[in-house]
Amino acid sequence: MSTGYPRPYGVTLLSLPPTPDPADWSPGNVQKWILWTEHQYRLPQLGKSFQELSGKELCAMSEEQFCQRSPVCGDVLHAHLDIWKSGGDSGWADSEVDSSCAGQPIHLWQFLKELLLKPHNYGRFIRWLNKEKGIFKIEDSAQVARLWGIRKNRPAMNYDKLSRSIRQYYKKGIIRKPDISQRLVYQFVHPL
DNA sequence: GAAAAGGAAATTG
DNA sequence: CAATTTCCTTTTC
Repeated sequence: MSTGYPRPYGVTLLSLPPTPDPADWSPGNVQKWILWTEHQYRLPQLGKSFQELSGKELCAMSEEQFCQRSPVCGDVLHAHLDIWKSGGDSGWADSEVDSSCAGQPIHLWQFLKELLLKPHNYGRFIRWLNKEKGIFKIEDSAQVARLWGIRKNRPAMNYDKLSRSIRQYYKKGIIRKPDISQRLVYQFVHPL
């Protein structure tokens, strides 16, 4: 029994936008979302930098455009908005987020799968080598680590630490190194 | 020189 | 308490 619609992982309660799809947000809804995100992740005050923008316009903005309006945390806001987008290249059929795991911090393996799901946005950072076998390659380790740090609110995240977390999955049987070990290439033990 | 591999301790929800 | 995060040493690309 939650708020009625699925929310991104790691999201707790407070003043949430009225609809789950940011494309439906009015300029007022956008402001609400910004205030809420500011609070959740202790971001510096955004002020009116995103005034008068509809959700549709917001969704059309690139990370660069976000940073133009907010040099300090535009990248963080942009990454968080992407969590709310359900559409995109091949959005998650909102069954992914059930109330049972709502509020729990997202797992690294889930995050990686999210990025892999949106090749249009993240294909330059991480991509499938063999989707059927669950083999993927991290093309830009620094960028993936940066996005992971944003998601977990860990500004000091880097690939050294992210990769250590991936290695913790070895004994758990979640991710492994492919048969022919290659740098920056990993494999999900249970694809699909 | 960056990446892989783990041990160990600290942190966080 | 589990899942990282942080830090670090050694080895392999």
